[in-house]
Amino acid sequence: MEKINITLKEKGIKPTYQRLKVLDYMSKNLRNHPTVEMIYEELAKEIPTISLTTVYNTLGTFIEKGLVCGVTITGTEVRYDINTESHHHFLCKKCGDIIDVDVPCSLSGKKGELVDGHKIEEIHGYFKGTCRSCI
Amino acid sequence: MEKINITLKEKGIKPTYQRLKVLDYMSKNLRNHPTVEMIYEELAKEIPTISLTTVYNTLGTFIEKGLVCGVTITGTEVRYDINTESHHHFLCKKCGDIIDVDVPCSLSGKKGELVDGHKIEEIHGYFKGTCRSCI
DNA sequence: CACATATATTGTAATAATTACAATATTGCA
DNA sequence: TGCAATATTGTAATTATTACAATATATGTG
Repeated sequence: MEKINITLKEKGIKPTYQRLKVLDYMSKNLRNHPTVEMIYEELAKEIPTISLTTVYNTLGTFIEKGLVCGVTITGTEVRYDINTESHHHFLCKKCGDIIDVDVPCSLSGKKGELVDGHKIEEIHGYFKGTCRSCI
Repeated sequence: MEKINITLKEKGIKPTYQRLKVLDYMSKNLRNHPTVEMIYEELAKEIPTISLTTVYNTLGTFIEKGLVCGVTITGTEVRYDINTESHHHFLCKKCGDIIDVDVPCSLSGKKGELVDGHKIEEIHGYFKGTCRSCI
């Protein structure tokens, strides 16, 4: 938990209790790609007064400071990912899980470069289908 | 317009006036990746009685039958694409435009195959950044 | 330590995209 | 033409997210 405190300070984010808890949750649920709702529900067990707005605000701050990133591939909600390295995802149409996949891909590693004259800041790749557990 | 009629029949979709018009719009706006709202606004000029629900229903049917596909990369709304061939996109953070990009990419051409044991049905890749016109 | 100021949290209300649903209209076939 | 199936429309409900104002907390200065 002290590690998380330090991470926040390093990024210039005031380490409040709520922020610590959100980042702690993200760190412990590396492969979850949770929604705001999932984080809120879980934290509310420990912090009954926490508000949904705070979770939104916190994640907004984290994204700004590059601590997490938003994954917008379901079409209905934003999922959050503490792994900010450019990597690819698999979205299961049956269970809704988002899973990291490790594919060598020429899309990777081009930040700052151009495609067709457009300046690249982020690179995203994902598959949709049926995940291993749902087949 | 007759061509569009035939396309609908081939796909087993009853070619109603509204559906013809939606598909016609999509065909004439190949590079737009429009929202439901954009399609609705435009068609409402010619068909004042058309309803937003019809546009949603129509696009839903088109997606089911493989006539168009949904592009869910902005995080706020679904954009529609009449190009159903697997290809990649560029989302401009300034103007919001979605532009097709032609990148050779190992993500392509793997439908039916597996990644990490997950069965692939769709492959998507996109960049975010500043488009050519906004630089 | 106390106070002032800035910043964060909370709760509620507003907005935006989408879906549900029931009434009406249209289509295609016997 | 008439009937059954399907499509369209309008409205209301739902879901995710944002706006905003009041309250609470944290930080820096004397």
